Amino acid sequence: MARRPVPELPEVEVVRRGVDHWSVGRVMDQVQIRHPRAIRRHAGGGGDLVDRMLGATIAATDRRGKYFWLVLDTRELLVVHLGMSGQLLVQPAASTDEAHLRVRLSFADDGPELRFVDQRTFGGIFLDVPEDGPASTDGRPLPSLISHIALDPFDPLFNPAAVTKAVRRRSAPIKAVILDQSVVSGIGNIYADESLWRAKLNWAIPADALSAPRVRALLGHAKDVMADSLAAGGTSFDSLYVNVNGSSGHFSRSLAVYGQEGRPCPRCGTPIIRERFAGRSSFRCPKCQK
DNA sequence: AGTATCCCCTGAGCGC
DNA sequence: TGCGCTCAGGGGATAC
Repeated sequence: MARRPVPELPEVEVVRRGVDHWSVGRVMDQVQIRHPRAIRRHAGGGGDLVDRMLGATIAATDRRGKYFWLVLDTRELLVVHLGMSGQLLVQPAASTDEAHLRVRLSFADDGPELRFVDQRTFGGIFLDVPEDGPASTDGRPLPSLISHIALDPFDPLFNPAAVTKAVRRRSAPIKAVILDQSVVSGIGNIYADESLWRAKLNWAIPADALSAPRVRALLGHAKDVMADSLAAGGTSFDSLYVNVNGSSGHFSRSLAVYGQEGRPCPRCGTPIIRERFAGRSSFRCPKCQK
């Protein structure tokens, strides 16, 4: 089985759409917690989580960056982060449990379950209340625990000029800044490298050494590269993932630099190099991104 | 307050 | 065959 890349914004959005399609309007009548680590961010613990979810109807879904959530008719929000290896699967109630099933949500209609499956348990779900006050965007409820997460480039309220300013106030390497979810959300290691390649920028350049137009262009590339992935249906799910129409999702990836060490740069043919940065791999073209 | 570092976790891949 | 090491990395916590 091919390794699934870590879910970033496009993959999370694909999951949100699938979950929205399958679960809005349905009433939860069973919640089974199979691994405590999956709900570690729920303040009240497992019993409280179950008590508050039972009988609730899923009214809507929303997303910011790599977090998404189900809006319940109780006004509470069931927040999901897929972490490194998480999936939220839509599965027939009778189907065999996955090896890494962490939480099962069953519905009163006995239709398909939502299953939170996560091999490495970096992901999780928790119930939260909407943040009060002006930080809520456009009247859309925002979970209080993720109020520190910045708008992502697809949010109608995303302001490229303001984010450009915020980026240019930082002295850290540009890659660290666009990975910082409190500056701009949704970008992970893969799309950071792809965006920097499109913008012809070296990841190590201090953010405050870049002109505003360069930063603005980089943010545009980040949105473009994620939009391309979204159009292709996301890139993170292998044949185990059952998506919106019940068919398996398997998406071909066309990445210019990420994971392409030694292969020719699609722009100039120079072999792509891999470097270590903050304990992670970074890929770049040594000629295009000096 | 911004920045750097550590830690959480499991399974694949690889050298010996 | 098996053992131990490295790697994958989001993001919260912590120290400076």
